[in-house]
Amino acid sequence: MTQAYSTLALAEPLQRAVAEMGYENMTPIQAQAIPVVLTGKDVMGAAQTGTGKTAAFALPLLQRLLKHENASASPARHPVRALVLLPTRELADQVAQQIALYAKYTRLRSTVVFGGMDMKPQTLELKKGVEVLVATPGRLLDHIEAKNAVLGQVEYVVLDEADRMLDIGFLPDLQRILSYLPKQRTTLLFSATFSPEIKRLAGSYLQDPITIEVARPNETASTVEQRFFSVDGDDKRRAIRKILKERELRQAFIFVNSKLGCARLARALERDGLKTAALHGDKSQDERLKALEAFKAGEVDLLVCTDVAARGLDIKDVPAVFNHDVPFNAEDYVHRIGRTGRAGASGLAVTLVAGSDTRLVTDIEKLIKKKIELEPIELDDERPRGRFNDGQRAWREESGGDAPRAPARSARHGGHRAAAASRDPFFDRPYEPAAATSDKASWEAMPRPTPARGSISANIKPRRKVAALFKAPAPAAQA
DNA sequence: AAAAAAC
Repeated sequence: MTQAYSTLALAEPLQRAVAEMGYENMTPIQAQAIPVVLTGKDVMGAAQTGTGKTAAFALPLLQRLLKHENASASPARHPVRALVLLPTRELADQVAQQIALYAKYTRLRSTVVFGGMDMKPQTLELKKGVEVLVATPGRLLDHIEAKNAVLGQVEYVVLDEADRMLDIGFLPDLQRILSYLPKQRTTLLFSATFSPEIKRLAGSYLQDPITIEVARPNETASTVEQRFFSVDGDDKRRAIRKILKERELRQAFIFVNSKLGCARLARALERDGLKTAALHGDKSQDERLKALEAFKAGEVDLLVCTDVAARGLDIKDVPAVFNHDVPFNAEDYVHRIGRTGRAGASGLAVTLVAGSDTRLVTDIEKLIKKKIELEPIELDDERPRGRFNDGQRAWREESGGDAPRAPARSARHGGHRAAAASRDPFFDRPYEPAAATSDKASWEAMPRPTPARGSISANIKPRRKVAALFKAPAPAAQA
């Protein structure tokens, strides 16, 4: 049943690269798609997240470029022969790196262009000539218009995350790009999700295509445990903290629906003492790449992100994904939770459902064709930090300055950042009023309390009573 | 109800 790469008729340089990367057996999508792509036919491919779609199109693509090397009698020495389009910059970067590794022992050149970065180095690479160009749509159009990229010799175009590339937000750019390509070409579409409408639309871009479906489209990976909890407002953050602790999760993606919500949640979790980075489209590209690298390197535990990170990102061993907000599109749910449970690993996906989200949950249920059980969640008691912080913010907005600082933590605890930075469970700290921070640097420099011996729940008051306390304005708000 | 992708 399982088929080894070595049984494929791939050129020696490709075989060598694959072997060096430690690949032995193909995944189902690879075993099915590679022979078909090798024929040069158009393909629409659907397979669950985390099952190796990039290799499924990239390896046979490179093979064809190698084998039909002299097919196009071109004046340029290295015309762009294959174009790979993706919906986010990080994904373009990732796929380009992967393709470069596969092509390492061949003479084929590849590069990537995306926005948020200087045009010049990209232009230089393009002028040198590349056979394989990986890109996001906006920046590619810039390069086309500047005549840096000439696409008249393209033989293959790949739309990765094809349903996203064909949706209304991307379609105009995509159509313009396609108008620069020869009509006679191979088109490859890959995604984990295809709605019936997008499938129909996709059909109009393909000629006599072969459809490859490994399992049902929109199916979630069986390696991901999916849980849905009923929880509202600030309790969501407490729920996240509780589950992180309970399940001893080392790291997690936390998805939110808006950029502002992303920045706010990241800040709040940071104040809770969790090592957090935020990733969304309003950040500079430098910050975006740094956030992702810090997460990959394990320097941050939580990556709070918008749907910019929902698709395709392949980070090894992410143990959990939280949906702090239920996504607006059910397809995005499938992609978000696909950041965990990859390559056969197990993963946990927790979705926090507010009262008004029931319709969105029904949409997800219909799409993934699985019954969803909405569970209650018992929250450990803890002083409502979120409310306190709201008070801080209110104070800042009113006065145009920062709220007064809480007394130095080191004075009360003798703690130090070094202690907090050791990998003791950061969840077991007693409640501390969050100090207002004027900037990142002073926050970083602030001494941290040592982890407490007892648990948060040692000091329990019934939740309702605590809530009642806050019917009166929070103390900090009156400063 | 949003995000993403160009400056």
